[in-house]
Amino acid sequence: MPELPEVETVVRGLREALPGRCIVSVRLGKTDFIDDPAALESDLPGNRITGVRRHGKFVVVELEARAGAAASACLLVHLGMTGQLTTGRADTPAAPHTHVFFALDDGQELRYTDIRRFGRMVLASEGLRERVLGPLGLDPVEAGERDFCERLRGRRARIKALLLDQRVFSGMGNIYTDESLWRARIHPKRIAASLKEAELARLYRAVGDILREAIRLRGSSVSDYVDAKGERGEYQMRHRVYQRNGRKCHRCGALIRRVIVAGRSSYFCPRCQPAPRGRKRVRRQRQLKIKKAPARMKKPA
DNA sequence: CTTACGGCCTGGGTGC
DNA sequence: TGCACCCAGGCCGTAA
Repeated sequence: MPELPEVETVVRGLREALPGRCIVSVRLGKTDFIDDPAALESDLPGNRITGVRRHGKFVVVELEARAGAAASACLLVHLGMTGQLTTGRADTPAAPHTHVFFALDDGQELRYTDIRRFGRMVLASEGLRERVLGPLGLDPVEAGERDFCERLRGRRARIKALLLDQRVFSGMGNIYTDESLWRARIHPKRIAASLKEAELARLYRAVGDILREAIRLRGSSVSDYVDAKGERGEYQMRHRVYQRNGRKCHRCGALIRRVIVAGRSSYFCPRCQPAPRGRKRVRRQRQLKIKKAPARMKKPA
């Protein structure tokens, strides 16, 4: 499951192979994850790659501005759950589920492999690029503490939902939100607005430290993830809660539990990350006594 | 507007 | 051996 550290690792690998290369030809297999497959085939050959960047969980392959073009285009790739971008010699056999082949001018080939095809690929003009990447939130690795906390303060949603929301922060997925919340000792169901300043600060530190450490270890390979050279990451060895249901908490020894939060499996330590106060009972009592809540002030338009 | 939730896409793994 | 089912992440529509 490529999240920020995995995508960052892929990008760093691609950066060693792609800049300066020219795309010679494009060959496509299944194309239902590509916005406009015909455009890839017709417009990409002849383009030179100038750089590779990460934006949230997107890989951005920068293309040289062509003569006469107002602005340079780029290839946006989202790896979804099982997407892989790898480079290697063009004459090596392709892995199963490889659906895009970009032949390069040095005999190498950039390939996109995706078992589930939950990924996305789009050749984007300046405007389209802005439409896709523009809504993405703060990069949690680059964010300062002030900006990070500002994004959460006062929000009434569960903290886990906000960490996963790519418009709030871009790059976090299920693994790193759970790991970060465990390290910060915050239950995934906590309402963001209920977090004390010390908890927000702890969360900021936890997120940054964990993502940086995961990048250092080249990401987590829990299922299919491999980097641009086809190698697995090592951060899965450091997971403290993710998919450790029923095993002992590294900090206190209590058994890790799994609950659904924000529609996602969420792993946490019930002792280190105390659940927020339930309100079911209170609400039921109130309903018996007070039939109707007082009408709220309605602001005139 | 904000938030919650269910459905959808696909196919590997699991359990019967 | 086969088969139904679950689940993954992102996105979208709907409802409160």
